[in-house]
Amino acid sequence: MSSYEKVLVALRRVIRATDLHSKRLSKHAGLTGPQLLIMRNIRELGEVTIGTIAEHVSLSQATVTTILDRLEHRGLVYRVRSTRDKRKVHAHLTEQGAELLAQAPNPLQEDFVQKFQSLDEWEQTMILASLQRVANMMNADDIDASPVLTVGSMLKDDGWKEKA
Amino acid sequence: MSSYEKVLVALRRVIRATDLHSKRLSKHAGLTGPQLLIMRNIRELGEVTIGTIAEHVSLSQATVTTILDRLEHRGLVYRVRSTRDKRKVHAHLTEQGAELLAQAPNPLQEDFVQKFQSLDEWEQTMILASLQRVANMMNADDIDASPVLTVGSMLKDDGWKEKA
DNA sequence: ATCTAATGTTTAGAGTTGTAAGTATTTCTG
DNA sequence: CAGAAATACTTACAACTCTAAACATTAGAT
Repeated sequence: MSSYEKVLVALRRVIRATDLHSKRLSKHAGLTGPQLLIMRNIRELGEVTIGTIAEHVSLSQATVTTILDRLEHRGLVYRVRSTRDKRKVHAHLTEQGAELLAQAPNPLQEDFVQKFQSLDEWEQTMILASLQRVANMMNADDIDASPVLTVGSMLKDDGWKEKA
Repeated sequence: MSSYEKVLVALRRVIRATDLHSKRLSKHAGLTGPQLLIMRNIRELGEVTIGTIAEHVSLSQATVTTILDRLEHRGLVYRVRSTRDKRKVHAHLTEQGAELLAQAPNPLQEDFVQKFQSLDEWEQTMILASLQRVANMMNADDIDASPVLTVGSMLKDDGWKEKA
C-alpha cells in the first residue's frame, strides 16, 4: 500500500471519529459539532455576518444558513438584518443560547484534548504542522474543478492564503 | 488560540477539502469519493458482504447500504443474497460499474498526491505518523478500529469470517 | 424442538454539506 | 438616474452519515 493511500485511510478514520463525536455531542450536550462551532464563533466575534462565520468555520455560506435555521428555530440564536447594508444579516446568541453554550463541552473530544495536551511540546507542534501542511496541500483550490492534473505545479506553494 | 484549537481548525479545513473534492469527483467522474471507495473495495475483495465493506472503508453498515442503493439503482453494482447464509448479502460490480471504475481517478486529489509524493521521505513519514497518531487518539474510546483499505488483498472474501 | 441470543441487513429520521439558482440590495458606470 | 455588475443571503436539491429500531436468519441452550 502506497504512502498516500495510508494517508487516505488515516484521513477517513479521523473524519469518521470526528463525525461520531459530533453525534455523541448532540446526544449529550444538545449541540452537534458544527452547531457548537458556529455558536462559539458568534460569541467570540460579536456582531458577525453569516459569510464571516462561514469563513471562520470553513463551511459554505449555505451550510451555515441551514445550521442557523435550526438553531434559530430552537431559540438559541436570532438574526438581525443590518440597517446600514440590508444585504447583510447579523447573527446573535439568545440568552438561552449563551447559557447552553457555556455549559457545552469542547467540539473536540475531551479525551483527545487531554491526550494531545499531555504530549511533549515539540510533538504537539509536529502534529499541528502536519495537519496544516495537509490542509494546505489539499486547498490547492482555486477551484474550477477541472480534471485537475496540472503537472506543472508540483512542490511547494500551498495555495493557502491567510484571510485579510 | 490554544494549540488544540488550531488542530480543530486544521481538521475542519482538511475535512472540507475532502468533501469539496468528493463533489468535484462526482461532477467529473460520475462517482463521489465514498462511492468510488466502496466500488474499489468490491473490486478488490471479490464477493464481499455489506458489513465487510463497511469495515474496510470506515463507514457504518447503514451508510454503505444507502450508498449501494444508489449505485444499484444506477446499474453499477448488484446484490445477491447468500444461499448459504441468507442473512448475508454480497455486492458485485456490474460490467458497467467495473468499466466506470476503471476510468475513475483516485479518491484523493491528484494534486495532493503529487505534492505529497514530492516531499522528502522523512516528511511524508512524519505527516503520515501524525495523522495516524491523531486518528488513534480519537479512536481510543470507541473501539471499532475500522481497519484498512487493503488494495491488493489476495484472500478472496466470500463473506465468511473465521473465528479468531 | 423451542426459546433466546447473536448476526446481518435494511428502514426511518435527523443533521451536515456542497452546488446552483433565486432574491434582495448595493455599487459602479454611462 | 437607469441598467449592469457585484455582494449577501436563502432555497432547492442531492449526497453522505450516523443511531435506533425493525426484520430476517442462524446459532446456542435447555
